[in-house]
Amino acid sequence: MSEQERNVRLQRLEALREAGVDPYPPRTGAYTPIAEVRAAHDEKDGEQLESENNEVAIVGRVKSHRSFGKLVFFTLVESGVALQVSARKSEIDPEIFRFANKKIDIGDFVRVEGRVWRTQKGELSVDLAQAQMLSKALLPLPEKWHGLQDQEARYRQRYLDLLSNERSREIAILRSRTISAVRRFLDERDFLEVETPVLQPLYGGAAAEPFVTHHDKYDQQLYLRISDELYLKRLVIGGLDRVYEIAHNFRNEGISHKHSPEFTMMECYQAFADYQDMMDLVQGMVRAAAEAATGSLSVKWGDDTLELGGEWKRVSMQEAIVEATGIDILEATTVEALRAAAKEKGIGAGDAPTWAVLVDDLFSEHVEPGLMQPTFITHHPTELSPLAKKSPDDPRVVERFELFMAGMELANAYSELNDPIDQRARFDEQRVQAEAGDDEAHPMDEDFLTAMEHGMPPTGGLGVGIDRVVRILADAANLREVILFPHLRSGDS
RNA sequence: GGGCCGCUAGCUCAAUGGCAGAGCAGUGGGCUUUUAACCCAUUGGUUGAGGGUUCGAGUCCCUCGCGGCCCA
Repeated sequence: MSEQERNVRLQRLEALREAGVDPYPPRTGAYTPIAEVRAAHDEKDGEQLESENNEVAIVGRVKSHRSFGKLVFFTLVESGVALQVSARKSEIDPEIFRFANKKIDIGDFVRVEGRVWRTQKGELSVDLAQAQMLSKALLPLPEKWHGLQDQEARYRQRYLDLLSNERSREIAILRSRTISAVRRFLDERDFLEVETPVLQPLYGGAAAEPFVTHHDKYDQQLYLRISDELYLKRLVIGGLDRVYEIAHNFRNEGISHKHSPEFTMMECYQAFADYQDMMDLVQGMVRAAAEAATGSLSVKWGDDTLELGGEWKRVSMQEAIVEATGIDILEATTVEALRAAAKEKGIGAGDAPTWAVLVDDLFSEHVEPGLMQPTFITHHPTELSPLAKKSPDDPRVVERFELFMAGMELANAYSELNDPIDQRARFDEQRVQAEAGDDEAHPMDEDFLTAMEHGMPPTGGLGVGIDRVVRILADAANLREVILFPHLRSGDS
């Protein structure tokens, strides 16, 4: 790395110190946000500004710098809004002009006082009378035309990406607005936001492999949560009838355009509700998020447009798989029978160890990619859903839905299983599946069963993949684009 | 995990196997209306790492690292 420019800047830093100026002062001093300055004066012409003689103080980061010898222009950016500063040698103290002309580098933070005016070219500007360094930058920012293009650098040094690529800044803001909207939506419906353990003695609530860690003082093996489901249900059992958490979960698996090992999931639970109520809830929630983030219920997704208005389609998993493949998963109810049925249709069945995994594979491969517009897939096989209540019409399937959009699963919801006898039986079945080779089978959780035996109300539960919702609302090609600091391999070499 | 592509100055990018370059940024000089300012001059390189082939490798071969795209 070139030390040249850094050394120049270090020399300027030292020069400031020698002149008795702190290059990193503790206080900024009074200032008016640039957005307010612009709002107040953008519409005024030069004559009006001249007559009003408005004195302002602004702060910001130096984005560009142009010197004409006796006249200097530079641009300050603060909170994403830019304003030009001019400095005229004939008008101000020579030392102050020298500071503006020679001491300021691109990337520095400065405070400027002066009059608001318009230049000959009509650019609203602050004509500098006083200036102070607020923070000296030692390293240069990316090039001004093309910004930071290198994908890897954009992820590893996201601060540079945010500074030089407007789109990255927009996505960060869009993500924040999305999460605020979700929180507001639930708060308005009397859900209580809670926090539950990230470090769990036993993982559960989803089908996934966990990260394993260790607490030294207690000599205890712990897992980073794959879900907060079982803790939120304990809270419902404890009388907190409506709870939610916007949680970071961790799954020890590969990375793709739709998977990240660390991701954000909103889970909420509502006593005395069921999966149908959760459909209404998630529909409203995603719409609220879309309105807040994009201002519209028609969301651009690549060459498609996702229509979030109207009633979203509802199809059972059985129907969806029949439609896509001709295979009836409720006719072929063993892994052997299902594999044979697939073979008959000329469809590869892979090496799925169990019927449940094979159903999941068939769905993921043949149905999911085609689910572009918002669609609820309902009534999953019971074996795939150990925490969901069985359907009263057919105990082979459960009261569950997953919401799909843009070929991705966005949400998952159940009428939560609250029968502790059945729950124990389901965990036992999971053990059988684990022994059959399913690495993602749900572990037995005695502590959770004890909680349920004390009495759990009928409950609707919902989980929403926040990163994926943001990705859709941002029309982003990759999940990493909507995660500020995505997981990468270590970069030292 | 597999296939393909990429990694060259702080940034964006060039360079038939034959002297490693440009623009921006930086430095010095000029310039009182620019906003991708302009003009003159100029600094800056372990070409991702390590081997190999060759008179000669950024370029060809091998191994590895990191990233991207596609597939599983």
